[in-house]
Amino acid sequence: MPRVIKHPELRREELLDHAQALFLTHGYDKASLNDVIAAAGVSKGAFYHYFPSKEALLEALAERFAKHALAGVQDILADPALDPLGRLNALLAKSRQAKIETAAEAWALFETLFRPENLVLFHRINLAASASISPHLVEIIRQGVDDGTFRTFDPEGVADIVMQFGLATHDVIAKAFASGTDADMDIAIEALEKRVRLYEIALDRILGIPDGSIRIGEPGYVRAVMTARRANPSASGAAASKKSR
Amino acid sequence: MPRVIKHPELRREELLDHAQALFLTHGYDKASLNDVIAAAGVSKGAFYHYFPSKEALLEALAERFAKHALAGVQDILADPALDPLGRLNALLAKSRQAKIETAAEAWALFETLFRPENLVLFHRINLAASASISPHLVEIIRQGVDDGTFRTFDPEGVADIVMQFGLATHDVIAKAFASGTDADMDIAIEALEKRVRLYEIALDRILGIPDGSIRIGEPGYVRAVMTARRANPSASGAAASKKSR
DNA sequence: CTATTATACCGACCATCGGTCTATTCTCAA
DNA sequence: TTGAGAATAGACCGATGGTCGGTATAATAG
Repeated sequence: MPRVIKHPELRREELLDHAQALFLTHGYDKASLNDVIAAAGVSKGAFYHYFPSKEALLEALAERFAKHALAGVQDILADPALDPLGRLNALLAKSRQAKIETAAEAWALFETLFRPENLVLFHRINLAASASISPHLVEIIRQGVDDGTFRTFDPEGVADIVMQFGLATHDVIAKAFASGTDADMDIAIEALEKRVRLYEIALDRILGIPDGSIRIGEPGYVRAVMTARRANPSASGAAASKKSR
Repeated sequence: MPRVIKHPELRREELLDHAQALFLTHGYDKASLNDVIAAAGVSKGAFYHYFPSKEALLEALAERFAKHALAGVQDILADPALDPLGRLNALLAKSRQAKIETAAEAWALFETLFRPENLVLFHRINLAASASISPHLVEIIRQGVDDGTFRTFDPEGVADIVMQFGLATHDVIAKAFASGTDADMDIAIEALEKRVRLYEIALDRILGIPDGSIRIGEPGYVRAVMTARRANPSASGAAASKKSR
């Protein structure tokens, strides 16, 4: 193979891009390192120059997702015009939106992320996102408890429950996505929408505030995001060669 | 090796036993098939006579856990003396107890199940248990909604949240278990106990019933189970040979 | 008590995996 | 111009999950 030298950061991002595409389409376990380097058009030596292991690749991928998920959160935290409830709502909306949209950079990715074999990857992403967002969430809840807006004895616990909701939806969507037909898509969307409503109310009640106080996203939000993505599948990245496995 | 022929069901159970011990001590990924068959004193051919793949072994293991978790639930469902709340409490207590005690058949198993590398195994078990218990949970909640005891528009969603709680505890415990010292153990137990209290109240509020109505286990229950196990480590199963890896 | 078939089991073998290592080529500062 | 180090290639390695042809035992029939 001819030797091509690129800017290190570019190459690293390229590797991450191809890894993301392959992990999402085949799952972390089934997508082999050889597949990744083949897709990226790079030798093994080059790969191990950038990453110490395949596991590290997964980690880096999760971090990249998390970093994206955290973007913009600072503004919300600093906004003096927001009370605890407003701040919580804004953070939740931001977090959920960032997670969905990051994961759904292309429709194909979004669809495959919810396949059962991607549970590990999804969990990693969720964990990484939680790690970066959770402390802020705890702080906001604590503020709300202090000024009497919220009513709970365990802010960390509530934050965990909130972050957990993302994971809970995985099975719901995975099930409905199973066949991939339009009808099943509709079912999936409805189920997810309903589930979001329940999470909002659950959170309201856990925090001891009136039903409807928490708004993760407007009704129809899930459908809007998902159908928009579907209409515009955009670039899916690597043209992974078909294999029989 | 001399050929030993055993009753098929016995051999299958034996394989599951050794797989359970090894998966829990080394994690699903790190415990190789060769380790399992070596521990069971069986050839590769024999193993593949009983299971189509290593993955199937994990599946079968999860099912066995789930089956155990479901034991006794029938009595609760049939008991005419219980109202929806009582039934829900009984089922929750049963479910959680069964899960903890099944997983904790020996202290060592309990401790290792919460190691990060066992997340997949834990998730499988949780999923399998959910699949068998969840329908009953939904039915009970629905009964409660019908007779006005509970207040929710999405019984399946609530059931999912309930089953999700088990998964949420994994990270909490895993973190505190990290070092393995007595002090960290105490922290883990306290954290878990506090978390259980929160889940109870969260469930109360989600269902629109007074705080304290739901009882997953008495205060001190977690500590009782865990310290009891510790004092009596019992049989850990296969004497897996040390390896450096 | 044989003969036959079905089942339980063995272990050598295989492709592939993640990972290592040495050699080569490129870049760029001195 | 040169030399050090970064970037890349690809042959190679042990281990892994899985396959396959064969063998021993159990079950059944005659």
